[in-house]
Amino acid sequence: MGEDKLHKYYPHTEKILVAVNCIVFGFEAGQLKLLLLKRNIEPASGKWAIPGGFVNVDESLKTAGRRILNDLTGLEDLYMEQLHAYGDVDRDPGARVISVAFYALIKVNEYTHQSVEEHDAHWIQFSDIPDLIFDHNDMMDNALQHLRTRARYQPIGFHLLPEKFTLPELQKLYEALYQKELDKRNFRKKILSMGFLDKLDDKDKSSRRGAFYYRFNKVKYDELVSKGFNFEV
Amino acid sequence: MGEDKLHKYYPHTEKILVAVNCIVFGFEAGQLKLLLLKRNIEPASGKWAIPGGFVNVDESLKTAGRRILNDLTGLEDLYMEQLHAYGDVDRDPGARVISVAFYALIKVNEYTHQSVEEHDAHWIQFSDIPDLIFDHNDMMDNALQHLRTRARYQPIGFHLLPEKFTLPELQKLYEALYQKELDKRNFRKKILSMGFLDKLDDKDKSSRRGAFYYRFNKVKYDELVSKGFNFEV
DNA sequence: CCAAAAGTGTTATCGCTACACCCATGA
DNA sequence: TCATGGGTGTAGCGATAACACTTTTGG
Repeated sequence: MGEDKLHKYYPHTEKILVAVNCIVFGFEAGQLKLLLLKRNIEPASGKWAIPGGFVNVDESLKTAGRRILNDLTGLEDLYMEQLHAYGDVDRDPGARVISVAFYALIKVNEYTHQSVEEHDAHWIQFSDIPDLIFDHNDMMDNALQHLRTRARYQPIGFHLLPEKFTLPELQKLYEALYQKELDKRNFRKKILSMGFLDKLDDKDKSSRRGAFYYRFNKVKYDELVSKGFNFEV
Repeated sequence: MGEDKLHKYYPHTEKILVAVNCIVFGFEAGQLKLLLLKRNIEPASGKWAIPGGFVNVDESLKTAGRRILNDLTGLEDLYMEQLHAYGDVDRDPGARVISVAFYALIKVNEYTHQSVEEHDAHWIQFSDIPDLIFDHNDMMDNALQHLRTRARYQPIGFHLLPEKFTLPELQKLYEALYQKELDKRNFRKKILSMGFLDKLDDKDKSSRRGAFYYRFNKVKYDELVSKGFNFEV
């Protein structure tokens, strides 16, 4: 993909810096959290920012997003989805930069905690989100909005939980998302009636009685979807 | 926004061509239609394409989208929404180009027909969509999908109809969108019960009996939304 | 007067919501 | 034994879906 081709086909067109930002959600201790970085380049060095970086000419947007997330968390194959392109002329005071935002959901665990801290990144819970640089607060608001909408129609909540999780945990996740308490019986009835959760034999013993573990069964879920099923919480 | 700033803050970063494409929907004679152009530049000159163009460094993505649509249709203040950024490395064989797609809804009438034809653009109905260049068929599929989802929760269908429309027309629009016949009585009951359609005194006399005109009342709609109302067809 | 499209209500079913008590266990 | 959180069923209500006939009027 050289300059020759470029000049041949699209002469006199101006190129622009393209970045990606990744809005990364995690769920831990009943709290929804966002992964933030202290920016270490100018302009706005030292301020809080959503992780991001520039897109190289030889990589796709999604590849760039994965590269950035992998650098930060050490994880591959994250659940990642494109959100929106931010393109106001003056959004970045350093230059004309268009940024494509992705949001990602990760299962927080010890390994990711370590990797994240090595990069001086932090999990911040939603009640404590500081002022962010540029239009990053908008990005975060949009991402949260999107996550809420999405979680209602697709079982993406499972990307935020470990492989094995309990129904009370799953319920707490939805309660954190919607900032609203849900009825235990109705929640269980609905989620179990969908038929894509497998009950396991062992229990999470962090409570007295212990709660049974469940596992998301993607095969069953896909079957249902292909039969015209619509997940809705 | 000069090269100085750029070099100062983000040296050694590669710039990329950024385009926008506009997926324009119209509704005419009971049919959902898409606005397509025969491309007149290389590569792929002469092939069908979704209207688009490059983003200038001194305009936002949305401004670029409006400029392109205005050139084509002569219309300003169209309903326009960003869809997705397409960023595969080889999506455009002419160069590395990232394209941000918007979709737009327009009220087709004589004026727009004239303007569209002057630009050698065409309204193509969905059953007749040809092969498009690059990833433009994907763009179209995504846009249609998005329109369908959106129309179920927001009254955006009204952007496709004239100011005054009849209930049978509105119903035909939804039937075209969902490729499914709807029950007249249930449709009317539901849409009227929402309370944001004003019945007018005159009728559309293109049928024997004639159907009363209605008008979308945005004030009432916004009131309802602010009271936590949720439109759903 | 007839063809064609507009307009109008009722009933059965399903899904959602609200609600209270027993169970298992570690301390 | 008791405090804590896990687990279970039912009844009422509102929304949706199915369904057929009358009205208007131009030709």
